[in-house]
Amino acid sequence: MATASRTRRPAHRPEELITAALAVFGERGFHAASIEDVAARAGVSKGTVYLYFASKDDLFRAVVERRIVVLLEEGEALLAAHEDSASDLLRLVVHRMMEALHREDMIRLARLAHAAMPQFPEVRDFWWEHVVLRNRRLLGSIVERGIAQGEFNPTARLVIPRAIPSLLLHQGQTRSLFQDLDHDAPPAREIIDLTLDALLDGLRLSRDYAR
Amino acid sequence: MATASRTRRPAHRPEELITAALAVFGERGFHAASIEDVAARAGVSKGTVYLYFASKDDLFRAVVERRIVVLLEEGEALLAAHEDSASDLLRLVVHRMMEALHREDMIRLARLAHAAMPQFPEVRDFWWEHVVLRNRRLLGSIVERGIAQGEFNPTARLVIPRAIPSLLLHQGQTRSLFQDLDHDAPPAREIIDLTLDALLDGLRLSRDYAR
DNA sequence: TAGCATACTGACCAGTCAGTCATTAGGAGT
DNA sequence: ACTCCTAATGACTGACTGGTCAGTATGCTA
Repeated sequence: MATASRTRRPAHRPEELITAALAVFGERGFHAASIEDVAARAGVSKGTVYLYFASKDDLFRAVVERRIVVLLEEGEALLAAHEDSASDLLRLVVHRMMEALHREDMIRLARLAHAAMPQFPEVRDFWWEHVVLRNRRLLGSIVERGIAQGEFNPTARLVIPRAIPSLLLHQGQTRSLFQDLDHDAPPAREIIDLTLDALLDGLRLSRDYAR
Repeated sequence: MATASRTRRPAHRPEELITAALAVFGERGFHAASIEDVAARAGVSKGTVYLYFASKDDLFRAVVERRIVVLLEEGEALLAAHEDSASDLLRLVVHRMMEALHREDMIRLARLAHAAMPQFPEVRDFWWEHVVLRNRRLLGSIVERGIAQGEFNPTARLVIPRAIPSLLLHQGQTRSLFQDLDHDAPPAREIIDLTLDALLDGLRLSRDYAR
């Protein structure tokens, strides 16, 4: 009875293990998931996991870092490429974020990370720096452009960078958790668009004086 | 060596255990927290916990139910009592919700529940019915009143009941997780107020025609 | 094709914890 | 003071899992 082919592919293992870990942690939660589950999912034995990651914690940290960084780099590229009105750019960036957050594994990762942060200071620090702050900076840049062009009033500086991520992340969570119960839910895109329209309308420069 | 007074108080135990469990689960997370920790915190032995709750899961369910229901009953009372403009009532309710969500144990419970829902269908069903839906209904009633009085345009029906809870819950999470890193964060109240102002402004009936 | 570095394996260890149950003790009633 | 019901205890069990390591297989190199 030959073992189902014991291949050697050291270059691919870390990525395979991270993919498997994201799936297993996402399904079972960090604590409930066992390293053996992750190994099995990656088609590898338990010991192999410890060849590439120092501990279960270390593996988790790697999952968060490898899967989040990509998202943000993508978003920042848009800022540089776009020249139009800040409102349009904002809508574009929000849509991109929404799409990213609608991948079930991403929204689960966010959920996992939130739950884990109180227990894992390094994950928390990473999330703060590379998710929260980086996001705020991205949105902040767009707002500054909008203010300079006379599109937004100055309160947008406070509102946009904090409200938008909350809306997107929490809407994503609600959707992922209750999809099957929320029968007459309108498309996520519609909710986000209408909310963003209302917000932008309320933050227009003219509104400041109209009141 | 006498045991530190082995008192008998069957009437108070469940409540004491729920309080202890909320604290311990909140600090360590559901899986990492042991029943023995909870028992110790309540000044009781492990076996006693099983006198009142069938299992660890059951205890967790009880914590969620007992601590959340109270919040919502409080909120609904406001709706009945208030007669003024829908905008003012909305502001009032939002402030109350914000205060409730700023109690560290409440925001932790929300975090715990979110993390646990994929693994605990009963918690998920409870949360859907008694948190999400009930909240939407409450906010929905206010919106209807506002539309009837000519304060909001009809898109408010879609926007308010979904956007407000997301804003409040996620802002609360961010605050609780990153408080010590977010040095120049403005007061939570200011963020919420400005966002709500912008939203309501963008949802005013007149805006519908002004565009 | 023989030799060798090393990717990979899986049995094993040590620790943890949910849940049980035989025993102990508080205190109400008499 | 005695009885009795039952709240409370905590040692114990059985199952599980993170992490280790001695040994095995693979495939590159000469």
